[in-house]
Amino acid sequence: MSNTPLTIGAMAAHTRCSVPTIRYYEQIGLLPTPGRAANGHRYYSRRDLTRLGFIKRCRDFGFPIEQVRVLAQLFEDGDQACREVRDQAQLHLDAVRAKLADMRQLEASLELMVGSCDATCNAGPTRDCCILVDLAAP
Amino acid sequence: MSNTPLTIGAMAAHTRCSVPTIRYYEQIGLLPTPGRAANGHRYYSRRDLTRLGFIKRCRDFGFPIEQVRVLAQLFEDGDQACREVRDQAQLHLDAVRAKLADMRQLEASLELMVGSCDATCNAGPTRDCCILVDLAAP
DNA sequence: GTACAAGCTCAAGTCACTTGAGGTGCAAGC
DNA sequence: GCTTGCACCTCAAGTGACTTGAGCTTGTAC
Repeated sequence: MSNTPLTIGAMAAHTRCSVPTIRYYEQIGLLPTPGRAANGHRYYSRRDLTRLGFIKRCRDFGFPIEQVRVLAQLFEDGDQACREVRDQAQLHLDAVRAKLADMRQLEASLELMVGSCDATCNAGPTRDCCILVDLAAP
Repeated sequence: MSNTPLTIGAMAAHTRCSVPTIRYYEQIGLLPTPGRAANGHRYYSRRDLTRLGFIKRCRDFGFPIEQVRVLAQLFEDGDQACREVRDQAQLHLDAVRAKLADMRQLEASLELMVGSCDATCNAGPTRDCCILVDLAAP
């Protein structure tokens, strides 16, 4: 557990973020401005690594950047109310569920389309294709 | 069933596309360049209306623009093989299913997070919040 | 000495639009 | 005659979350 500063490449390797993504997070203020070596290269602390790892996990869970910003803040200041965290998670869960409902509907419709085409179209011309008829409906 | 040309506003009203969206579709070549009245206003034929309606339905079903382009082509040329249409729909269905699988996973994880927080965190400080612990895990 | 990897900056591209600024044309009401 | 309001116009920039590309420097290995 050394305290040696990390290069941007090492940060990327540890978190499975891409190097441009890390620079992007810095640009939008999600990561603090890092120190620079004499040659201009960024260097990062363990603390930066922890924060980036946290951000990456949040993103993997689909939290949008602005929510990640809030969560990272709550993560670094341990004295806030846990309730805030729960609420952000709940908010995101609601959004995910709403999208899920839409997509289930979509899946059913598409399934029906493909199924009907297989059952009735008999490899005919597009003018008779039931999928196109369906898509052209008012 | 008149043949009077339609204004862009009428097209928008009939299809529930927005006016800027129609101009956008023209710009990317999804809609043909319309005629112009003396005052510079676009005017559209019934055929244009049908095409836009078709495009709108495709978009509502979540087909990406490039697939809509293909489908619209197949729709207007009735002599192509129906199989092409079916394959596009199947392709899209596969994409939807893949995303659905991801989102179901996501829902389960978030559900678990929120549930655990409700059960164990007891409105404590963020430093003890099980959601943050989870999000910080490596 | 030179090839290669890793770093740097800045700009533009992705997707499918939306939003905003600023302007014209035309009919109705005062 | 004037103004209000609407529908239309163009062009540019903004959205989210990056990715990609061009063109540069620096450091290390052979």
